[in-house]
Amino acid sequence: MKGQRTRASILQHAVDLASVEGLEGLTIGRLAEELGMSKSGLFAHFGSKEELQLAAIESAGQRFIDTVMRPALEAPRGYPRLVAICNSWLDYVRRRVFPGGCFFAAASFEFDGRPGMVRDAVKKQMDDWFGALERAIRMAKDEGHLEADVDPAQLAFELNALFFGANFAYNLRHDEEAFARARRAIEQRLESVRRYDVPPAPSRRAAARDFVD
Amino acid sequence: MKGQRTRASILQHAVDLASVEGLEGLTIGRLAEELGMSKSGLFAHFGSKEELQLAAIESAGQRFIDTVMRPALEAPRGYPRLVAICNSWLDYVRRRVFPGGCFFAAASFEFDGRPGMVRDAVKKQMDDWFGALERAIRMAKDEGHLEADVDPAQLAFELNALFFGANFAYNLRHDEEAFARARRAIEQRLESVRRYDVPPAPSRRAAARDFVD
DNA sequence: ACATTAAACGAACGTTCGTTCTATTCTGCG
DNA sequence: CGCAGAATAGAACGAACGTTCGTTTAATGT
Repeated sequence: MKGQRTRASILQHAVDLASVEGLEGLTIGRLAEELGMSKSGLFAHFGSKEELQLAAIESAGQRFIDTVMRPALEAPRGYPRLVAICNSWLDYVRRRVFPGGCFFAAASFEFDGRPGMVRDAVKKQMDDWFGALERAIRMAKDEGHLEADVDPAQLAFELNALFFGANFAYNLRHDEEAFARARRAIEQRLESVRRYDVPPAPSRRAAARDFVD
Repeated sequence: MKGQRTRASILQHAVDLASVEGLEGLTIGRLAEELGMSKSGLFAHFGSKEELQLAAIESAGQRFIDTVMRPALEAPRGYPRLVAICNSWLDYVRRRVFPGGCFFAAASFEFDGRPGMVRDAVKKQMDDWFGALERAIRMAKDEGHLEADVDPAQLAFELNALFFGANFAYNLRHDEEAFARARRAIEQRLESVRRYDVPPAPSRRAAARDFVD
């Protein structure tokens, strides 16, 4: 019972720390010190560093779903939801949901060249993320909000690239315009494949209004 | 004299190793072992790990210039050169100029959340890279190859995002279509701001022909 | 309240980290 | 050839790493 609670609070800190120092730079000693507990006591919750890393990835994934995807999924399916996901993603970096920037962008570039279970777990999270993104795009097509010849995988690739690009420009280069640039690019890209002659549906808004701050 | 040579060969290995393990995961003991020399002998060339990291960044920057920028700068200035840079960049990842993918993408995401000289050095490399990219875009504008209202910083942001996105998709997700996707997106983006009524210049080619494999 | 189980501790393990010495070997120049 | 100086090796340092152990504290169920 109590173990569950401490484990959860350990993971919260672990995820925050890893987003700054990296999953490999995440160290048991430092984590224990910051939490005011012993190395061995903390260690017992996981059994190995790798298990801690895997649990941290899982926890970060949950936080991402809660703070980025869940709110965006409340927007009506189709074009509005797709735009909501984009805005939600950019906001998630600006709001510093992870103090070191996007946890998964960092983890991806840290483990993209090494084998192992950690790398596999990171890859799975990204596959899931792309799956969700492509699903939102496909829905927008099905709703008749996007041109029929749109390739969901292609568009998801481009949107994700712009997200990561914004994360990079904001965190490393301290480019305050990073989000404005990303939003501009995303809006232009989405508008280029948007259908306005929605077959049976009524509701429609001015394009730029979707991209609120 | 001899020191210069060994130092250079150390840095070659260091850069390769760091592109896989990260600049922090780059360890003096392992590097020395792989090179068949003693830790202390290797260490003496740099004086500290941070100096080794800084030298590795410098060396990686030189390799990038030699293998990516220099060849592309032989294309005629303007639109062709801009396209050449894009193709050269994508090729640089596919050819595995750095065995762990783009050295600077990895370093950027590793150090984007920490202070220090290493982070500053990475940032400087990226600033230089963006400077070169924006310069190529501005030249294309000056040559009358791009619309006059093109914002070089905005376009550079988008191109870089697509580059990093391709690097990510290829190395982590093993997406064989990553380069095709990036090229498609880049071509579409560049075509959208391309001018065909070049004022005084004669030479012109079919758009898609620039994007050769 | 007490017995049982879970949770956290503190000390120590062997290893590797970056770093500092001193001693030895090699190299290039007069 | 010989000698100065550079280059490398080797041993050792304290600190931190992940991990294991036996013990003590705290929570739980009855």
